[in-house]
Amino acid sequence: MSKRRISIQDIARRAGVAHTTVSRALRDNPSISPKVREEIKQLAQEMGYVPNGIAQSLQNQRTNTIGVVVTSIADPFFAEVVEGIEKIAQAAGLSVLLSASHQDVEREIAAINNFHRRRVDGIIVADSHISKQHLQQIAEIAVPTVLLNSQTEELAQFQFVSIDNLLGAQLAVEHLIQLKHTAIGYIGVSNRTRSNQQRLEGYRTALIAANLPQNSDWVAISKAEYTTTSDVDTGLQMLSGLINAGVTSIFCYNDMVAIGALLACQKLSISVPQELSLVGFDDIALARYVTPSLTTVRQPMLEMGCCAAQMLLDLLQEKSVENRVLSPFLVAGGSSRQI
Amino acid sequence: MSKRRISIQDIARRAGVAHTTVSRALRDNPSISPKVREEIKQLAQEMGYVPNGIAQSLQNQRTNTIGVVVTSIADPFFAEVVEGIEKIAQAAGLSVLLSASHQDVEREIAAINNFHRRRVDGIIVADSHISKQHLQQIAEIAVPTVLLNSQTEELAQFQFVSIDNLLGAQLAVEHLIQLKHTAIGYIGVSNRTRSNQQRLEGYRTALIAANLPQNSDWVAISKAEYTTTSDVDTGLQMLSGLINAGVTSIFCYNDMVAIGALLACQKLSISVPQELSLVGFDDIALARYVTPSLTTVRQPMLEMGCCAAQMLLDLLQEKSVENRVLSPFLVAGGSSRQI
DNA sequence: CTGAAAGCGCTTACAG
DNA sequence: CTGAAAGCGCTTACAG
Repeated sequence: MSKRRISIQDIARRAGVAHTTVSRALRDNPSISPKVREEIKQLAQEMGYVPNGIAQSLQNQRTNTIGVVVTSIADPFFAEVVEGIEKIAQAAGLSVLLSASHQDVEREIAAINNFHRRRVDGIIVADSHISKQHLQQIAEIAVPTVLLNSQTEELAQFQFVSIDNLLGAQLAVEHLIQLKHTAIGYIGVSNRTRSNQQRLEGYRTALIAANLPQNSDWVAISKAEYTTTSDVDTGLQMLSGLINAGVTSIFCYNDMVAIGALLACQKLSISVPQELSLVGFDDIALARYVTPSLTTVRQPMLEMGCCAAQMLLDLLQEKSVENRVLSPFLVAGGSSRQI
Repeated sequence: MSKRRISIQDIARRAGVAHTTVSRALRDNPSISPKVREEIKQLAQEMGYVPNGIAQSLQNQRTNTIGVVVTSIADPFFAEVVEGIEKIAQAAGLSVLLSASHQDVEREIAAINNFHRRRVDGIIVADSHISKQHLQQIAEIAVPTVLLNSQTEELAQFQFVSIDNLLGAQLAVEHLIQLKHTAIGYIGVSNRTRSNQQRLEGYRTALIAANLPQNSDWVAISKAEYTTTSDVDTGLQMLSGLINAGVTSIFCYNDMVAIGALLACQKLSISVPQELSLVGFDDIALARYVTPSLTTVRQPMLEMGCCAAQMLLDLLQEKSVENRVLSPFLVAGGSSRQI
């Protein structure tokens, strides 16, 4: 906080009143006479008074702050989510403390505990990897919490907003089926257990519903650790295996994986969509700018952030809150075509 | 802060000591006997005590928090910058309050004032648009502040880290000159006054140094307002004008503009780099994934964030701090080739 | 080695 | 309409 700042005490001395009167005047308490009130406000202005929010927080038992944990800030998905959260929070007069977990449970917990110490009013955790044992620990902090696309089974104690991964995967695969593809592959990532599992399940469900064959060689799940480029690498590395197994189209866990696959195709001179159709997931900005643009399943990232923030606001006002499972939809791009 | 949490008072009562003893024990004050200290720590643990950071902040006159203002969180450039800032801050035990200004001076100022109220220990402002009159006002808050790629002339009172735009532009244009281009255009954006001006100047300097012609029809500066897609739109819209004016290559204000230009080329069936060479600026992840990949001038975004955060840390420890002007460098991609 | 006191800067019943 | 008191939860000289 650097050098000493002026306080209501300082103003009180100059005005010849009690500091408590200053406090009331500044907060427009009607019991203070208009004359005194104006004088004090004037004085406060002149003296460059800025209320100490920390002292107010201590007294009011409210910090007007929410804590947000994401896997990575630079990840385009989370960047958009945070943008949405901040927008709603700012409009409601709340500030956002932001922390990155880098998919490390320990760091995720550390961030949450840090928020707890700082007495944030609420917490949003995106892509949470907290395991059951830890959940116990976290539950004790009793701060309103909203999970966004949680990677763990939501225990009843937390609110959540998430995307319908099963539906999304089905939309993707059904799209390929409509385009007459019968040899459809899936490239996934194991480090996002739950959503990967759900998308894989949606993939299988769609194939079964269409009476199409499944082949274990058509499914590749990367075991790579999460980094900024790991998903692209996954696409790059897994592509040839599926091609060799004879697929004519691939549903990818997300757009970054799809872009990796696309890059691999360029290297191998496989033309997309002529020789191979590709479908991604997320609809990050990138998806529109690669060539060909990606067919993908859109998650409304900004809206999901807004929604999580709004749920948290409602929780803070003790309104009743309903969990939300948002429906994704298909965005047709240039990376898929009829066989 | 929701329900009442346990305090050192609660622990003190249970332990039969003064709360001040609890405070000391918990902070490993050597004057407390080992026995008592352990008992208290044990008790605190059992009771699930979590120190109230707000109260500590008030007492210590230090919040261990820094405030960060960026134009937009979802912008890939700032997302990386914030990632770097958060990384350094987290390692130093500081938390990050994040706010988006959307290039609105009023919101930028509001964010800074909000940080002031909250008594952050330091502030980082990226892409600041504060005008001189406002600077006055901001200067009064007397919080250690670091500007990152400021769009206003730095007054001596603030520390800063920035990129050498002049050099970057020269590198870009010299690259095109080396490739035998003689009709070289520039597409810029007016809403980032200073960096646009500097890049334009670097462009001109390079042309003059090489004795190449300049043509006012070869330079297009968009007046669009800043949005998530405005830079891409700029590239999209400005391209044809320059093509008609006969350029064989274009240096773009940044990668998003270059990608817009690239998309326009695709629409107009102009092949890049065969018929037109394109050079961007920034080297955002996107640049590597479009086709062809972009030749661009790399700003080390992550490092710039880290650097700004480190400078702020040094300021907080009252170390002497030197402003930094980082040098960008050319990254050759597939979007440029010899004429 | 431990406690009582003062104080960080505010807010809000409670008196007058 | 205004002030003195108490308190939010902590820390740290100052006594003992």
